[in-house]
Amino acid sequence: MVELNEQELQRRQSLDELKKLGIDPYPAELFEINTTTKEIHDKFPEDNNLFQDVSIAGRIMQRRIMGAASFTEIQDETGRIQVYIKRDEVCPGEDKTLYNTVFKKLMDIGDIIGVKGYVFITQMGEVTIHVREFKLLSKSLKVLPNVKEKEDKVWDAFTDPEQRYRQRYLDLIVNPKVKQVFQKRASVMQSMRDFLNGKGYLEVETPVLQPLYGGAAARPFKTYHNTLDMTLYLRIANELYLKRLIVGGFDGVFEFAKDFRNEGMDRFHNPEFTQMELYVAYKDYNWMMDLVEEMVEKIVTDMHGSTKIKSGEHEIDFKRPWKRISMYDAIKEFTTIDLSEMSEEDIAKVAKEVGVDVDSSMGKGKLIDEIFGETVEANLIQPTFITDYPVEMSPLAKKHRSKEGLVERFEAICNGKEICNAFSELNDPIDQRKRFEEQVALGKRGDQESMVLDEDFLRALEFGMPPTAGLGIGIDRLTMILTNQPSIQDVIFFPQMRPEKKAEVATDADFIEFGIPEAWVPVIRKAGFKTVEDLNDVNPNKLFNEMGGLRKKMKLDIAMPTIEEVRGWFGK
RNA sequence: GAUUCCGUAGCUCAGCAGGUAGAGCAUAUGCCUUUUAAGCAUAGGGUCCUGGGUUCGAGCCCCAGCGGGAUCACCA
Repeated sequence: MVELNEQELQRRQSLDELKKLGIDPYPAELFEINTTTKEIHDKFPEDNNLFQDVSIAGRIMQRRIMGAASFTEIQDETGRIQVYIKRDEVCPGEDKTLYNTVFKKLMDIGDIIGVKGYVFITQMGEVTIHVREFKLLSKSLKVLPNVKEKEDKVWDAFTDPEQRYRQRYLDLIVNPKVKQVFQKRASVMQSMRDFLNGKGYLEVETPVLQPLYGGAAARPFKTYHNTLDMTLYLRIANELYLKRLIVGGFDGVFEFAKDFRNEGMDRFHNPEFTQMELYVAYKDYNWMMDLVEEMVEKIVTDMHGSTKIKSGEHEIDFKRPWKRISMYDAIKEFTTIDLSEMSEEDIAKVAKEVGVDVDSSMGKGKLIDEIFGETVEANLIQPTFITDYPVEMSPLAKKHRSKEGLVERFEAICNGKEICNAFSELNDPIDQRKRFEEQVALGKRGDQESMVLDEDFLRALEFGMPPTAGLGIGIDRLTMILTNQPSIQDVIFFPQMRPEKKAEVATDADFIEFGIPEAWVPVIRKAGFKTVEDLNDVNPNKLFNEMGGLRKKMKLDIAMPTIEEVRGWFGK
């Protein structure tokens, strides 16, 4: 039970009055819709004979009432349109209640209504629906943030990130551009799915709850299954399951997977995020680079009609082919240092020089990765493939066909961030076991993100997995770039946040139990008493005085209890 | 986790030497037959995030906490 503010109380009163007039503020039956605001705006100016019998619904976002005529703006999924309501038209007879009372007094910004009428253009030149009849479809009891906007100017924008993310519904109502971001996100996934289906790959689903977590270097969330009496982990990746399916004989499988990583949060990291992983048999990482280019280029073109997009102050062009450069060459290009022949010791020295915090848990691969992150990654704005990673940091990738100490792996970097990660998958079960064992050793050295050994996965490989190319592509990050959003929270509907703190509040019944007459409960709340304990701490005389003051202030028409009665409440 | 900034009306934000808490929009009431963020007039609306402290007196100063943003660290 939360205290209501003045405007919320007014709306509840309106609700009661509507019911008294026989109007159901939440009617059950459907309201037929035969067009959208967007369709009207698109087509009406071309052909004024259209839309002479529309039925449309939406949320009231703006009202301008002038005597016997009113202008209202309603908003549906596609946009807004002005609606003109004239008293004598919606109330043709003597009884003007529907207009004077129901529409003017009892309806508010935020209510959802359905209207029927015809489209015309006002003297001011605005496409408007002339209403023949209207119907309340849902009464709104809370006040919307009132954002005013005209063309590009916005007044009183609703921008507080906390409120926007916690109450995303509000954000979507008042910030139409937010809706577009999520529509684009859906189109990215749609476009990617179409592309993969077009190639004949099978969309599959694999477990989110896993007894062993694997396929990536990250700390997991841990949970527990009662019946099995065992620990389960929320997946950090689905890689090992998809490869089992390749062993099983599917030649191309993919999954849009929610993954969960128990790591820090910032504008690039949410504890749960979406990744598309793809595995294709009889291919290698060179082939996969071609596929990624082709796929992303298609997605961008589907979305923007061009391969170029704006991201922050940069323009990024996804047109094929993208630059391909090996990790060592990239580091050499940006630092002039050649790490390819250096020992772990020397590399650690270089790492310190470029500003990496080196500690004993870091192996050679990790050091190189850190140097790369420090010196190269942020400088890669145009899509670039970085290839051929050190074997130590890629325990699931196949050894390079010709370069000692490296694996056949690539990442695509764009706008200074990794957008995908792929390799020629390791299918040698003996080598895979050795790599896992090295990971276990790293874990003992203190690396909390090292991988664990998955015996069943090894058993699968021992039956034989075809040479396979694998890919993981981050949907959230890709969406951020393609929609030009600076934070991952802007491309996830409900980003993870701390729970909203709820003040301890006693119920009405608790107060009545205490002895407060029901009519006085709102007064007690108004006086700032949240719990019965708060009341116990107060001097009865002071409470009595406050009640009198508030009774006057709140203009309440209820009898004042005597001071003895008030004291009596505390006698128990 | 570290550093730093922020938290005032339904919304956006002011506020000062530490002295009765302000504006715009929204809301209510009255008037007005077509307005383009705002028709005119009047009115109501506040636990100034929470809890302590300093003070005659705290929205403001001090301490602690809660929530959020930004940057950094880890990770995608």
